[in-house]
Amino acid sequence: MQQVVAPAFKTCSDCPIRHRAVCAKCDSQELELLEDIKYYRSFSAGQTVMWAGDHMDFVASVVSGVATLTQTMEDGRTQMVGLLLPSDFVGRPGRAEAAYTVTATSDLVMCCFRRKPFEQMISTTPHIAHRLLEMTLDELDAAREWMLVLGRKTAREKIASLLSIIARRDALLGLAAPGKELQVEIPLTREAMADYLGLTLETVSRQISALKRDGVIVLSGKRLVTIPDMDRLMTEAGDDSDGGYLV
Amino acid sequence: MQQVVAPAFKTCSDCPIRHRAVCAKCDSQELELLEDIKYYRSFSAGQTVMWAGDHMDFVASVVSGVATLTQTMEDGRTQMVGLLLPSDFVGRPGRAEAAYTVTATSDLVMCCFRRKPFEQMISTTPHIAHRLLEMTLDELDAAREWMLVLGRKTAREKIASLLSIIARRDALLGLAAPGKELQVEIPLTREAMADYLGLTLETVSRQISALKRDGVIVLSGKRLVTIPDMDRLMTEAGDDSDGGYLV
DNA sequence: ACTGTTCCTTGACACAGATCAAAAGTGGAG
DNA sequence: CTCCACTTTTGATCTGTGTCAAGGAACAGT
Repeated sequence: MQQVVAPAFKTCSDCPIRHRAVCAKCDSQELELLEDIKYYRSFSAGQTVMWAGDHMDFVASVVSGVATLTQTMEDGRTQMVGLLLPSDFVGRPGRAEAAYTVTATSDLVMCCFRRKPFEQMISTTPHIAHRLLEMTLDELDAAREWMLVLGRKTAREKIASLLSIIARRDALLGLAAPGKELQVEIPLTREAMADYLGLTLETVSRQISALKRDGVIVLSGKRLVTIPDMDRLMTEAGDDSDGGYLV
Repeated sequence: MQQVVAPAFKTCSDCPIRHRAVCAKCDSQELELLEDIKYYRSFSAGQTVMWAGDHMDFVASVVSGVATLTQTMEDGRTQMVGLLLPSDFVGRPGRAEAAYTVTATSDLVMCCFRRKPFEQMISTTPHIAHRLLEMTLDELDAAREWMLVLGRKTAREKIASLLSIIARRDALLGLAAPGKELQVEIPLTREAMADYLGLTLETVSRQISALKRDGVIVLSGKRLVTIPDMDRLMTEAGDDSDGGYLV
């Protein structure tokens, strides 16, 4: 691999393996190293990208759309273990077998990197290895935060937590400005929300209705949620707010 | 840092940052690189190693004993998000603030590495960076497996899942032989088990009694559990057994 | 041996959320 | 526009687990 390109990463040291289409800080040069091993794949809403146990010869990052990572028990109970939004990474270097089922919940474009050359690139390009470690640590933190939600929060708190996570994420991507009302689109059906939260879809629906009735959120259609008071939502989620939700 | 020692890692390429005291494959030479930045700390059962939010100037690996990673809500609800057994690693390179509270649940010895030099070593020693990435990915898989337990399993399945995870772990460390009866020590109080499983300690106690009554487990004292039939336990846990529990 | 402390077990009851069932929206295809 | 499939909402009832309460077992210190 041509290790020559390494300096180019300095222009965007914190996101070398994220696809430039989704990173405002990236210029068009920095992913040249990846150009020759990448290709795009599109999926339509509802399509399964890969099944748990499938042989997987690529890793990928989400360019646009939303996908979910789910685990399923033999009797059909399913738990979502991750939500893939634009710029998120999926796949495990060094392992050929997919651990989770990945499903597109909206029209989805992924940027795939052939696994073998990607692995090789990691070992020859410390910047990328380091960034990958950071992203994995972030995912681990997110997974552990979600363990608290799943294990200890009430249905209402779970819904509020999900909304606040999506809202925070939107804020991060610059889709929302601090100070003004937040409006977020929930990119999930009620059933998918239930699978994320460890609830049934009926309970999800009831709690959303309750939050609406209590003025915590305003619904425009089924998927579009306006949040008049983010601090209020954070309180409902059981988090100590601190206004730190724009981090 | 003296990068000269790198070849030494080849004798134990899969566990460079684990402490040699807990890795049968390691000889006494391979951790020389770490010698000058490490020190040991001991804790007694019940002692808190660090609080969430504390400034943390080291990362560490468990030499002996058991520790837990917990998250707590303002009203006192707590969720265990990780169990640290010998050879496990804790701490986040690149972040000074502890994300979780770490508590010793038995007498505990940790091998600490000062964070700054450790971080520097990561960037100059690809072997270690790579191994750290692998360990983090393993932890992420474990966290996600636990999300399924927390979100979708019944109390009885949760208990069985916890026992089978501890049993598998013991088997990995060579404390148990396949074919013969497994005997495992649960290194947790009923309350700690409850915090791990998202239950109350009363429910934990009841379900353990039920598993005992049904012959799935045999208790010797409060903490020592004999598992006459591992496949049976796996079925109770809701896992597809496959006999793959020795992996 | 006594006493206090901590951990564990068991019982009675309450309630959050699951389950079962039905109806009302919603949106795409023809 | 109408039809049909799918998603969502809402209601009635059931149940698994939480809550509250009491007592037992193990153990350390005096």
